[in-house]
Amino acid sequence: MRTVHHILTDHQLRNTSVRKEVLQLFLNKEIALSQPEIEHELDDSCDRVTIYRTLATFLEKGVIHKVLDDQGAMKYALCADTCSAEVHQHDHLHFKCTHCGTTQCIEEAIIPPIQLPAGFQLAELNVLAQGTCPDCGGGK
Amino acid sequence: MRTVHHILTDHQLRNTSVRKEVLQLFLNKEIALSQPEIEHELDDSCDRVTIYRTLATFLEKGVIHKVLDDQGAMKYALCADTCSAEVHQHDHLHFKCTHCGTTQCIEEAIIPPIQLPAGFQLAELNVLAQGTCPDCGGGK
DNA sequence: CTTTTTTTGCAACAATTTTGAAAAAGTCAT
DNA sequence: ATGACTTTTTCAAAATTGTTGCAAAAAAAG
Ligand SMILES: [Zn+2]
Ligand SMILES: [Zn+2]
Ligand SMILES: [Zn+2]
Ligand SMILES: [Zn+2]
Repeated sequence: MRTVHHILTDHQLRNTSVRKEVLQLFLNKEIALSQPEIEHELDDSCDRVTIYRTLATFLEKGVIHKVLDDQGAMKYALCADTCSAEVHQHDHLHFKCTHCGTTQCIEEAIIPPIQLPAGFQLAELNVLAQGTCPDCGGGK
Repeated sequence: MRTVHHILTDHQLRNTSVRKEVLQLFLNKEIALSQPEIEHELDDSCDRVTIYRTLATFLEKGVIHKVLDDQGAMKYALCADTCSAEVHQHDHLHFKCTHCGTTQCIEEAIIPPIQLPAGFQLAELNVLAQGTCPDCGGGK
């Protein structure tokens, strides 16, 4: 089982209370979170600036990855344990429920290779799928 | 040929100078633009707030569509002439060049159907491809 | 426990986006 | 063309969001 302490030390990060809180939040929620959401969830127990810096550090060290959002507010989600500062590989898609508003990583969905016109060199692909999730009646 | 006047009246919009300027910009550039870019291109000839509201109106009426960006700054691009306030169909992908920073709609690329896990109902798909464009040596 | 290094919180700042309301401009029927 | 009517633009102000420098606090190392 992945404990916050374990994850932090694995990524050469100090075990501070803010980092443990933020990381625990990602582990509990299992969804993508934006900075304002994190700030709200932690009930203003720590400074806004600290959250910005924590997210920046986590991004850099491969603890979390960016999740695009259609409302412009960048979200973040936990990386797989294979991610590090050097290797940051993500080939999964993100699903945002238009009903409940939550976004989650879908590791199961396979993104087929996309054929680009001549001259375009593909380096990275970001897919945001939107619709209704199982909890919101997608399966009714 | 699509003139700005034509496009505006087709979407039940008044032909005002700001709307014509912004629309002409999209027609000329043929790339996705963010609000700050538009403001800069128009050389502060009109108020910042007006651009925000113009973009909101264009979005609503199906003149432009959102283009996701990895830096969080939302961009916008012209819709096909088939888009309206009611129907807003987009199945193309967006390509952002990591070298020159421009983003463009790639109508030619076909996005294969993606298989989602049970319970997920797909309504819309947003694909942001990143790499180098032909102009920046993608074809060297 | 002491030293060293890193992180946090605060304050101030800058930039971005939103809102309200009056002035200006566009539309339409004389 | 003119005036009534509606929509759009502008300006001022607020709210939100993101950044930077630095001193205090906390974590790791010895
Ligand atoms: Zn990662
Ligand atoms: Zn993800
Ligand atoms: Zn459209
Ligand atoms: Zn597009």
